[in-house]
Amino acid sequence: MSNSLLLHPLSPPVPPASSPSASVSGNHHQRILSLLKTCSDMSQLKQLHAFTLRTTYPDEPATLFLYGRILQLTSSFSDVNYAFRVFDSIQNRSSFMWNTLIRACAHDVSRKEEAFMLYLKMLERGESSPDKHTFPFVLKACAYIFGLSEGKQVHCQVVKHGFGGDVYVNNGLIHLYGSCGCLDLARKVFDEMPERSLVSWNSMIDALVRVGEYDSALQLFRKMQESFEPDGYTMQSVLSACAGLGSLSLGTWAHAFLLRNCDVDVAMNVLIKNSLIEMYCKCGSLRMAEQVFQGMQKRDLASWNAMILGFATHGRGEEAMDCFDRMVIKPNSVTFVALLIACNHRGMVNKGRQYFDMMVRDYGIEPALEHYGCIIDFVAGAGYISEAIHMVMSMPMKPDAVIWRSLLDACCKKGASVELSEEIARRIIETREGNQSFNSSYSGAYVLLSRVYASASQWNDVGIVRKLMTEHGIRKQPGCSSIEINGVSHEFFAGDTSHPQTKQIYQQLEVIDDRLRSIGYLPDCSQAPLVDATNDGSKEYSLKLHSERLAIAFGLISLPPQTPIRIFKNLRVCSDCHEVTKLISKVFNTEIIVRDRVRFHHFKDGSCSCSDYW
DNA sequence: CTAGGGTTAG
Repeated sequence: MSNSLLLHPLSPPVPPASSPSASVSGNHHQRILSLLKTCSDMSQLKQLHAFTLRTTYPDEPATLFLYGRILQLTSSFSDVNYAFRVFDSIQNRSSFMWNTLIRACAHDVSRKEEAFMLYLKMLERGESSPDKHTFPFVLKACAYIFGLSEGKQVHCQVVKHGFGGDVYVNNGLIHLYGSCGCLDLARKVFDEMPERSLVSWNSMIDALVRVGEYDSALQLFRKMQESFEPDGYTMQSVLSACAGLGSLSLGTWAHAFLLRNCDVDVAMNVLIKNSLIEMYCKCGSLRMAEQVFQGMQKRDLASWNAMILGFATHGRGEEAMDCFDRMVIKPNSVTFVALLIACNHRGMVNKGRQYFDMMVRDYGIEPALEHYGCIIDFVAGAGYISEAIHMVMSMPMKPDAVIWRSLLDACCKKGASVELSEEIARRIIETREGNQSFNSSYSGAYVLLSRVYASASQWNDVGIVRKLMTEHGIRKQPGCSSIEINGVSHEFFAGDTSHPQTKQIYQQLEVIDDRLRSIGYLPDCSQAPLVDATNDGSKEYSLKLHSERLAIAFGLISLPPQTPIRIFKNLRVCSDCHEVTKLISKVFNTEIIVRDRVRFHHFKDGSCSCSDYW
């Protein structure tokens, strides 16, 4: 078939008035159809659209079919505006056309809501009813906007229209419920679907990983292997689960599994390598993370960001910055979050300010809440509290609880006035209004405030805060540290005596303190007053019995000498902890890596629940 | 007569 039509779009005018016979018309449509197949951009498509308009009868089924194709092509060229114009010009739109447009919207970042609106319009108009292709597209759009209530409506329609057994539709439902954090609904769909594909398993495993059910995710992964070979998507989730558990042995196992059981394509995949880097960083093995990173022939932005963040969170600020300097692609806002974290962990206030300015000036990146959060945290932490407050006030967006808490934290440490601390605590508590999601910053505010009162000897106020916590049902989130020994994770809370080897652990703690004293370091943390600021009957333990120290002590007695000790904390690693850790590591000539585990859950209203930004 | 599902870091 020649391409001449495209070069001379106006040359063969066939007026509709010439009443083509059925067979001629069939040929004509066939011809346009084959020309459409050769279309490679919008301008060619527009010519063919114009030609179709001029040379065909609009109501013929064959013509409608052509418009369907045109609509589909328009969408594939991502010109959704034009797709809408084509769509609006057609009278009797088929399900195919509705589906195609809904899909185009679902794929367009700025039109996710429109996809759902279109679906409603489709039901309302009734010119064609939804079919099994409609629902996966709508569900995808719902998942993207975390539209749980919309998704539930669609779920009802699915059942009503009799597509409750369709694999694609059910996969869409699992994905939707998973994205919205509704694990039980996702699970229900998964358990009840009559037939499962690889995607069903992957979506379900992904849903578990998203809510932090890492153990269950890995269990499901093993179960899956009875019927399917894992692919790249599966392994991505598996690696996230290992990272979430912070288990280096599981992570290493997953890496080996990947090399042994997945085809080269999957194992070589940049995305998988990025997951490996992230997993090794989160499991405390920077060495392996670097090895994977070095071995990559191709690196994308995520690879660089993962590596920089790895250095940053391990307190290796200089290497993070070196890595940034070697970066050959344009950094994004995540890169700068990583750099700011690197500066924060090393107390490099001025360097941090430089990066902040560089981001805005040289790269034109708008600072987000997270960037302000980082910089305010360390400006305040370095004692420049009024400057930090000024930054909070001049931020273009509303500060969240995490930012206020950084300020309160600094006030607490730097001995700011009780009035100022009270004011800031009030702001934190205000952010809770209308926000149901749990955020440890709220409980943190109460705990910090009670500490402010305690250090000012305002014991009455300490009592008031404690009472408030009870009244508001706020529980202090206990600090918890874990260490993995021979593939088993041991967890410790502050003052914990439940471990079978408690006696040896506490003896080891004495040894640690003796050694520290012998080098002239009197751990002032052990002299911190016991403040009972909790409302659940538990004691507020002095730093001496903090969970990470118990975990380190256990590590020292369980591991061969000089083996790196990797500790995980559920809350953010604080600078005090770094200080003590550094000393212990020096005295015992052992590398101690303390990593914080962060869980992020994003909600539709833009809030997030997490212990902190890092 | 057409088509469809599952990833990006803090």
